[in-house]
Formats: sequence, C-alpha cells, structure tokens
Amino acid sequence: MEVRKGAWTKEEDHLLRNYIEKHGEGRWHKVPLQAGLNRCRKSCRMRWLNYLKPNIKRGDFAEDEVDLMIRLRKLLGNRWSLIAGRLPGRTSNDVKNYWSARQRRKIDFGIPKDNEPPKITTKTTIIRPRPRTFTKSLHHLSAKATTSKHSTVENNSLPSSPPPIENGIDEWKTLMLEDVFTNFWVEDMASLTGTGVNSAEQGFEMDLWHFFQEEAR
DNA sequence: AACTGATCCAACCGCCTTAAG
DNA sequence: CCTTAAGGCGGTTGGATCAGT
Repeated sequence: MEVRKGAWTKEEDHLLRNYIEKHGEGRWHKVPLQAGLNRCRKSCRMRWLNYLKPNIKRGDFAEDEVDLMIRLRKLLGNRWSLIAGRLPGRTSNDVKNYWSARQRRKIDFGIPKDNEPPKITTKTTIIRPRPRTFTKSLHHLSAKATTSKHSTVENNSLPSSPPPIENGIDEWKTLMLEDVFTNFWVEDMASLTGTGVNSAEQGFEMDLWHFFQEEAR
C-alpha cells in the first residue's frame, strides 16, 4: 500500500498531534503505524516540526528577525537549521523560504546574488561547525535536547540554544553586541571545558566568539 | 471578469551522518 | 570493519494565492 503524499488533512494533523502529545517526539519510524497515519516517517516529522509543533511563529518576519537572520547567514552560510535555532519560533523551512524568496526578488541584503559564490572579504567568513558527538556529560545541552539523543541543531551551533531568557530575538541581538554576550559565552566555554568536548569542537565555539567580537566593533 | 506572471510556502527528495547489529 | 536503518538537513518542486493588466 502506497503512502499518502501531498497536503495534510485536518484529520491527519489531529492524529499526529495526539500521538506526539501522548508519546513525545522521536522514534519517527514508529509514528505512521502507531498513529494510524498512511504517511512516511519523514513526512510525519516534517509536518510536526514545521507546522504542528507548539510555539511556532507564523506570519511576516519582523525587522529585527531579518536583521539577525542576515548576520547569521553571513556567519553560517546556508545552515538554515542553525539560523532558525537562533530565531525563536521560526523553523528552518520558514527561514529557507524567506531567504530564497528575497533572493528571487533580488532584494539586496548585502549578500551575493544567484549563482555567485559568497564573497570572502574577511577571515571571518563562513564558519563550518565541526561534527560534535553528543555526550551525556554535556548536561547544559542534553537538558535541552528533548527530541533525540543527539541534536545537531543544538550541538553544532552557538552556545547551546538561546540563553535562559524569555524574549529570544532581542536578547540574542543584544548578546551579539554587548558584553553580556561575551560573559555568557565565557561561561558556556567554561562549561564545555572538562566535559569531554574535544579541541576541534571548542574551536568552533571560539571561531564564533571571535566572529561576534569582530561584528560588535 | 478573465487571464497571466509573480510570489509564497507546504511538502517532497536525495544525500549525509550516526549508531546499532 | 561492513551493512543497514533512522534522523536530520539543504535544495527543489508544485499548487495556491496574489497582483497587475
């Protein structure tokens, strides 16, 4: 029997939401069968993460969100999941769609146009996160990793997720520009040291730190 | 009102990484 | 080691909607 494709119905959404609320995220291979959905595991995951998950922000991007997005893209390149991780309530799909729409319309974001590789103007170009193995000792990260035992979004990115403050977007912008960011980062770096994170992994955090210090000048 | 091109965005696809056997 | 299954990601597609003529 072929799995269903195309737009999700309200009934399917209802089944999926019920299942996740009851069993939690993860183990996506079991979801279609146990939730009674004739969908593939990827489709279920995509639907939940991009649409059904609570706290997803819809509608236009605010000016400050766009501003932060531009900065992060400059730093990270097309790492949409990482960028989305810094924009509370936004999904990687949202960010990706928004960006490509603006690209198509040739609105100048100070970014390269189509078919043009990113211009490298400084030593702080695009930083590629090193792969990081998720260790249980990384308590400050693992506590946030609610969906799986290894979360690349959390682990390959800036210090864990947004800092322990409510209104993420403004605070992140502030953090990127002010001493509080440095302090937070130092704290985070300290927590990484001695937790089994290797030097390459710490190197990525340091690269980001230096990038933002340059940006803040 | 009808047509058409532009835009948006949900969804799919293919690939990569990782962990388990 | 090798293979396989699963999770996750970025790129792309195509239908729906909007805006202009």
